This record gives sequence, structure tokens and C-alpha cells, in this order.
Amino acid sequence: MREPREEIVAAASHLFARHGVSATRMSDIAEGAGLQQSSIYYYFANKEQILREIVTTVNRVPLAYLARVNAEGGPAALRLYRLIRFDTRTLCDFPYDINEIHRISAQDPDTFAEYWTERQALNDGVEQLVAEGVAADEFREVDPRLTALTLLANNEGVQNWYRPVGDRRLRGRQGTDGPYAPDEIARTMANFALSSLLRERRRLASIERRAVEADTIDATAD
Amino acid sequence: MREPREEIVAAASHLFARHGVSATRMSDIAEGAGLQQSSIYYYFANKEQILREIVTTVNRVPLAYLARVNAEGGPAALRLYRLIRFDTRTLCDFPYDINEIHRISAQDPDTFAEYWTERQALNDGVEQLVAEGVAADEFREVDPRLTALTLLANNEGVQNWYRPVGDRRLRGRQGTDGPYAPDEIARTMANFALSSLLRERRRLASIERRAVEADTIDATAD
DNA sequence: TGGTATTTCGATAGCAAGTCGAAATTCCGC
DNA sequence: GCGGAATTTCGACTTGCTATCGAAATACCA
Repeated sequence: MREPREEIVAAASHLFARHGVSATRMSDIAEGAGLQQSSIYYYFANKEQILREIVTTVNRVPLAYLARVNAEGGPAALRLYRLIRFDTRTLCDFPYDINEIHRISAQDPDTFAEYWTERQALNDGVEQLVAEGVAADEFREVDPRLTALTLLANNEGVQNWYRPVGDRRLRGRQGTDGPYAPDEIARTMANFALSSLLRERRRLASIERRAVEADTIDATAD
Repeated sequence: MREPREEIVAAASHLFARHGVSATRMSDIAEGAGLQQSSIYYYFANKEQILREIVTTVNRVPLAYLARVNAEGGPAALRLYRLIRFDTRTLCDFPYDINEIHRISAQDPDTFAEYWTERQALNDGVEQLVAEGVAADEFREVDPRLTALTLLANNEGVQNWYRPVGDRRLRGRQGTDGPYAPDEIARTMANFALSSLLRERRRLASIERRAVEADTIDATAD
């Protein structure tokens, strides 16, 4: 038997993912953790604190990936492609509603300070990447700041239609439920972005090849 | 004095826009409408029904614009540019949190059936436009369905960082609050998308010119 | 083993949603 | 303008959930 604290977080994670944060009652979490409702409060002051524990680290995954990609080097275009692909793929598989998390955490910036700091760092990293690309004449002249905001928002936007709500997924088109796989979506997003940003679009094919190569090798190496 | 029903909707609109739906109490709405809390229920069974009244028509604005743009004709690229610009601009100025509305309405698809139907129509319209562009060799070969989903989600994603929460807007970058005007963002989004989709990117400049022209004339004509 | 600190619990206060019957008001035929 | 019916409004109440609190149970340790 794990620590009760962990049980609570585990139960809450599951329920938040399945039903959303606001639709999850403290008593549901308690039940899942094998405790009485009031016992939860011994460990957490409220639901936000549980959510905080779950999401503070969320941004670290793409942040760590970005650091690795930057360490591995290569042109900005390649690094950005890889980051977008990775981030979108992560978001497709992400069990929580990132927009709900955004909303809740925006209402309570103190509790979620760490979340926002790291989110900001990710944004800065993307901005940096775009700026590098522009400086190196790989990308056409765009506003790195606005582009970075847009790119991340685009990735998060995928959840709006891709993420299952309750048990069913929102339709891509009436009836025909999207047969899209996360990586297919992720590559489309990255392709879409780079196709727009690159000065010489014919470079895209080789970038895609190198990206797939790099990340396949990683996966095997890990 | 307006009808109480209208007072309720007006008060709720204001409060939903300012504080979000979930943070708005029925008693707040009642107060705003000059009624007692329980009197609201004479007109609406619950908060969702009020929200429904407010949002059922939101998709009609871009849908009507799309119809007009299609009627006015021109290449698919131009029409798509205009639609994205219009939709993004609308969303920037849109007082509600579109993502919260999505979430609530996805939980209760029956109440919001009309909303989803029209949302679907908008999606179909974009898909159609993309398909036309591909068929006419204006666009490179993309999956129209996936592209349409992505384009709309991108537009909605703008709200994630642009929309004020409570009273303050989320930062674009620490401290320096985005000095971006809605139309600037809208043109960036449209430019970004078309720049990616167009086979011959040099067409973009003329498309932008024609779009600005068309929509300026409209505005004056109205 | 006994005493202290930690953990869990049941009872309950507080708050917002929603129900209900009754009071107040409006409407309308006369 | 009057009286009865329909509409509208209200206050009291029920319910469901969050969060608090003191006491009981349990774990820890000298």
C-alpha cells in the first residue's frame, strides 16, 4: 500500500483525466483513495492543491525535450520541427484537458506559479528558436514573440477536437470519427508550421527525414 | 424596462464574459437582472440553458461571413485568407472563453445541439475551401479534413493567451504585455496558414492586398 | 508499556443550485 | 373599474458539495 498522499494524487489524476477537474468531487477522490471525504483535507487544503501537484511538472517534459534537442544541435528549423512534433504528440496523449487546466490555473496564479513559470520558459524557448531561425535566414521575417505564442497555442488547440470528452471524442466530421494517430497529427502540425516559416520550403523534406531519424534513434537508445 | 428574460440574458452575458461561466452564481445573475435568485428558474431551468441562449448563434457570424465570401467569389486561397482573418479577429474580441464554452457544451451535447451543428457546418465550410484549393492546385496536397480541424483550432487557440482572464490578460512574454491588436494577430494567423498552404507563396502578397481591399470596402459599404 | 505525535473520522457549518407552494401582480372580459 | 384567471415573483426549504473541527483511532518511540 502506497502513502495515502500518493493514493489521493493517483485517484485524482484518474478522475480529472476521465471527467475533468470541476466534475470531480472530493468524495470521489476520497473513495478512489480509500479514505473518507474529510481525510483528504489532512493532505490537501482543496482541489486546486491536488491539481497543482499533478500539473506543476507538465511543462518539464517538453522543456526537457527542448533542452535535449538544443544540445543535439542542428539548424533551428530542424529543432523547431522536432519540438512541435513532440509537443503535439504529447498533448494528444495528454490525459487532462489542458484548456481546463489553463483556465483554473489562470484564476489562481499563486497556487500555480510554478506551472506558469515553466510554461513561460517553454514559450521563451520557442521564441528563441524562431528568432534564431530568422537570424540565420532559415525563416522568413516573422515576429518571434507572436509566432511563439501562436505555435504553442496551435498545439494546445489540437486537444479541442482530438481529446476524448467523457468517453467519446469530438467529431472531426459528422460520423466519420478521425482515424488520425497522434504522430500523424503531430507531423502535420510541425509540417504546417515549418512549411509556413521556412524561406526555402524544399528543405522541409530533408528536415522531416532528419527529425524522424533523430527521434527514432533516441527512442531505441533510451 | 426590458423583458425579464432579456435582462437575465444580458446580465448573464456580462458576468460570463467577465468572470467565466462556472464562477458566475445564479444569484449574481439574478441581482444583475433585478430579480431574486429563485425567480431566474421561472425563465431558465439552469445556467446551461442561459448559456445556450447566448451561444447558439455565435457560429452564425463566421458562417454568414463565409457565405458572403463564397458568394463574392475569388480563388480559394483568398477566401480562406479572409475567413481566417475574420474568424481570428472575431475570436480576439469575443468576450467569452470559447474553450470553456466548448468544454461545457461538450459535456451536455443535447442542450447545445444547435451550437454543435453550426460549429460543424463551419468546419465543413473550411474543409470545403481547403479541398477546393487543393483541387485547383492553389494549395499543396494536404488532408482537407485534418487541415480544417487544425485551422479552426488554431484560431480558437489564440484566446488562450490573448483573452483577458478576470481583468488581466495572460502575458505574451514576462512583463511586456502583448501590444498586439486583434487585426494584427488575425492577419498573422491568416498569413501563417496561407503561407503554409499555398504552392506559390509569392501569391500571398496579392491575396493580402485583395483581402484588405475587399473587407475595407465592405466595412464602408455597410 | 505508556505517552506523544500522526492520521482518520463523523458531525456539522456554510454556500450555491434547484424546487415548491403561496403571495403578488398583470391581464382581460364584462 | 371589477372580479376571476393566468402569469410572475418570491421566500422557505431541500439537496449536494466544500471545508472545518474536535475527538477517536492508530502509529511511533523511549
